[in-house]
Amino acid sequence: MATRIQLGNGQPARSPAPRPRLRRGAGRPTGAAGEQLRRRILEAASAEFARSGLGGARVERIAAQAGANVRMLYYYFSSKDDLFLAVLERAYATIREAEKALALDKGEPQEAMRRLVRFTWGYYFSHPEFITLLNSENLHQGRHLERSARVSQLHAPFLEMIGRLLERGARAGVFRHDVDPMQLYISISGLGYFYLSNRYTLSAIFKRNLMTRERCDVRLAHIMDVVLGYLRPQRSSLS
Amino acid sequence: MATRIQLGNGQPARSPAPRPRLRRGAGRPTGAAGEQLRRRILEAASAEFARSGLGGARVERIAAQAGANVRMLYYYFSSKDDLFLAVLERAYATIREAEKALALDKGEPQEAMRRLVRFTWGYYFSHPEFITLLNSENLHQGRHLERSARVSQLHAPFLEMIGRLLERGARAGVFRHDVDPMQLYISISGLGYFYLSNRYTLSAIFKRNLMTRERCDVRLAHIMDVVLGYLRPQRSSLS
Amino acid sequence: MATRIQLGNGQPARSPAPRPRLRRGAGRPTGAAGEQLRRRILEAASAEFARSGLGGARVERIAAQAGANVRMLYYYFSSKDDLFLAVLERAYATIREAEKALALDKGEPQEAMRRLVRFTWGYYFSHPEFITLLNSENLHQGRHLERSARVSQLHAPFLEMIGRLLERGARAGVFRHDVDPMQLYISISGLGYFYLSNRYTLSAIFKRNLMTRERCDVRLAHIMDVVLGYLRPQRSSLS
Amino acid sequence: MATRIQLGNGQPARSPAPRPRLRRGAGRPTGAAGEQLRRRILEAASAEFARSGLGGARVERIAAQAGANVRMLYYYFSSKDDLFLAVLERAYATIREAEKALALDKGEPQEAMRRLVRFTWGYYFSHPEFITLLNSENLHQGRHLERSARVSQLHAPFLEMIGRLLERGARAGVFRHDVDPMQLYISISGLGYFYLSNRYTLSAIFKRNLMTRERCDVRLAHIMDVVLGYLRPQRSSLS
DNA sequence: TATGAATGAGCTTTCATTCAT
DNA sequence: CATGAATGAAAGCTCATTCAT
Repeated sequence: MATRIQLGNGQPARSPAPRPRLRRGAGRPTGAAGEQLRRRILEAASAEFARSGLGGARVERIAAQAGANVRMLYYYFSSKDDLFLAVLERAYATIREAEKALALDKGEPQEAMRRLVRFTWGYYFSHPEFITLLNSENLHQGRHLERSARVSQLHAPFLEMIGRLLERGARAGVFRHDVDPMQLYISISGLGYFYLSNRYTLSAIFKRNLMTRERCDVRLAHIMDVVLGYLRPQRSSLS
Repeated sequence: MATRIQLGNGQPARSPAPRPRLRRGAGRPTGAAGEQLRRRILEAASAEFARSGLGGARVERIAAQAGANVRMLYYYFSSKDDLFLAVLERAYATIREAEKALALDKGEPQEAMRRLVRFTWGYYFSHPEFITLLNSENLHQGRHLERSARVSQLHAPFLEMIGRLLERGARAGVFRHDVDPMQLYISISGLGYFYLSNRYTLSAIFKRNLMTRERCDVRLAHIMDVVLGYLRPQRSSLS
Repeated sequence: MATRIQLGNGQPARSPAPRPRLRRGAGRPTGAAGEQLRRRILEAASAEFARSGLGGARVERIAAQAGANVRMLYYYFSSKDDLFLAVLERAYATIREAEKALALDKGEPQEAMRRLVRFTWGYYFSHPEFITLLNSENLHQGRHLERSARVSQLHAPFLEMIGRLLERGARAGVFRHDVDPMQLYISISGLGYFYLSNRYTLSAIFKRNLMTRERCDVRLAHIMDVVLGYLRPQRSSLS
Repeated sequence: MATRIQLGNGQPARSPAPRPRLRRGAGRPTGAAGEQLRRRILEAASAEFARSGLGGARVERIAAQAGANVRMLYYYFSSKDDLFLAVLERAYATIREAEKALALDKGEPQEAMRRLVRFTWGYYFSHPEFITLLNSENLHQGRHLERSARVSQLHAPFLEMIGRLLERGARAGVFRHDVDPMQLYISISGLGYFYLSNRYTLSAIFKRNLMTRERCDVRLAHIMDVVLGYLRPQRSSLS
């Protein structure tokens, strides 16, 4: 414990011969204590990225929020970008997991569809960080997600589930026959996402606060109307 | 040598966040030559903000792109934030101006509605910078738009125009009666905006490129179906 | 001059869409004041790189030594590597310039050769920073120099000059005929360079300080012997 | 939580530079398994120091390369500097050991000298890491070697061996009489070392790749010419 | 003998903005 | 109207080293 003088002749990684970065294998610690810190960092990052976007997020704030050293952030995740991807993957996994509980294969088709619409709106509503995360990723042209194998695997079964619901409804005569599951899901999402994501600009241009409890209920009702109205079997061709 | 406190941590963030000064109305009267440079800066800024967001945009790149000196940027616009607001205002003015040409008060209601839907999709499609701009402003919680008197004035007549169209259609028996103009407009926008804004994440999770010519046409047709399907007069209550 | 709070929503260059670095055109200021600071930085960098190598050099030390802000270093030279290259180029230009004054085309061939040998040793002796610079560049596998067009242009005339001297001597019967100018120059250099560059390790293993005035003179005399001994016309083949 | 002063600015630098502690002799006695790991670390370090220099080398990379934990590196060698010294010592021991096999005391003097020249060139040629190691140590002003008792012991017998060879040759009338063994050895080394150590800068300034098989052979022949040319008994004084 | 987790200092580079001319 | 020079603060990331087990 004596006073010690260190030379520590550091020299940043730029200069020497090009050598592969020592990637920590995406940082997989085994100890339980480590796992806990890793998760805290992930959660803090999620909040920070949501609040400020990828570029605006500060690694130091993330570390502080997680009660960790900045260095540890790089110990578990190798870079800010990798951390962002981890956050994204977790976010997608969470929502898709929650959707499984909807049991769309059960119950009356119209009622199941209402569950889906309500859930989707509700999820965006109570997870604004998910919206900001996606917007960030899109600003960056999907740069991170395109490296992720995990994420796309989550969605095939999800679309199939919606497809089965649409078929059930069509067979029961309550849904029209020509509906594409992906298009429908994008519509259900978009109807809520846009309202919530653009809450500030919409509130500004329409000069009213769109986020009051009442107006949000109105919005959900409207979305419900749009989706189910659209799904009604057609009497005659429209478009 | 004035005392200066810098936070330099950008982004909306912390609640008592000190707002950047938006010294509006400092619009210097400029000669014709100056006016031209001013516009070049505005255009360069538009592109840069669109590409990189507010935080990611670099004043130096904007100046370089405009063939100007960074100092000039500060001469015409007093700060990066003011410049961003100017860009935003111009973007809103442009789209609302274009919408006037739709003449929604004329022609068959359903056809007029189709024009609106088609235009809205087309505008987002061919002005991706508008989308990025709005996303940025929303990430920053509408901080800039909040100060703008100009923008909200643009939208009252616009909603009225849609309202008149809905009434015409309802009276003609081709539209349902319970439609709120703002909700409808938000829906029309959202159906296209979400698809285009989230093109990268959606393409990644659904493992297909959503931006091919064909898929975009499919999307527009779907939106058309949704909007007009929803507007069909109801036989029975749905929700 | 009031207290001012700035948000300055900075966001480092990493995140956004890949855009070309705004290279300042290798930084060419026109003002005289700027040119002066630029030179001071170059000189400070030369000393620092010499002392510590490329990797060990600290930009902050360079800036401080030059009486400048670190930021200015990046204003004039765009990166540490570019600065290193500038230093290298200047170093080569300086030695080659000095060599021109040797007037090898004049005087007796043996005497001219002695001038060259003496100069080369003397230059390395009194410019140890040149040695360290070259060693650094070689440690980095010539990464910087290979981007330089300027440097190689300096050397063609130099080799020609030596070639002419060798011919003169051969014709006069005092030099052997089979000498390659480049090989000879590398030998003249190496005989001095190695002694001076490796002064510490050689002193350590031979347990004597090789850098005393006397020993340095002895070394120069030895080199002279080796070079001129080698150049003596052959009576019979040797190798 | 001891008070700790870190300079962290590496490199030889400032004169009163606090020397890194070189706690020698802490050589832990280790079992056979441990000895093996120790050697693997030493070899990995040798490669890493050679590739990147002392400052550019990364302990983590060394450990990874050795298939060991960073902590183990500190267990066997107490610091990066100590490790570097160990590598240096091993390198010197290796080359001096190899030289013993030259049997310079046997055979015709000129032929023995040719063996020495050929060996020296060949060793540098096939051990580029030795060159980089020495350059690093010299950049650091021989800081490590200074402490080593082992190394200097290796060289006295080596110089004596060369001295005997020179005497043999002089007595036989094939070598001149005034040759200093150390100077000659430094010359033989320098003629090859400089060419190989500065391969990148020389290739750049002379615009040709000096490391082709053919050019290397040419260089060796040239060195041979220089050394034996110089050693030829003089007819008249030269310098 | 071995390992994962942790640390604090320091590195290069970048940024929005302003001064002096 | 226009420009080059200058600045302080901070950002992301990396380093050698040690603690706890």
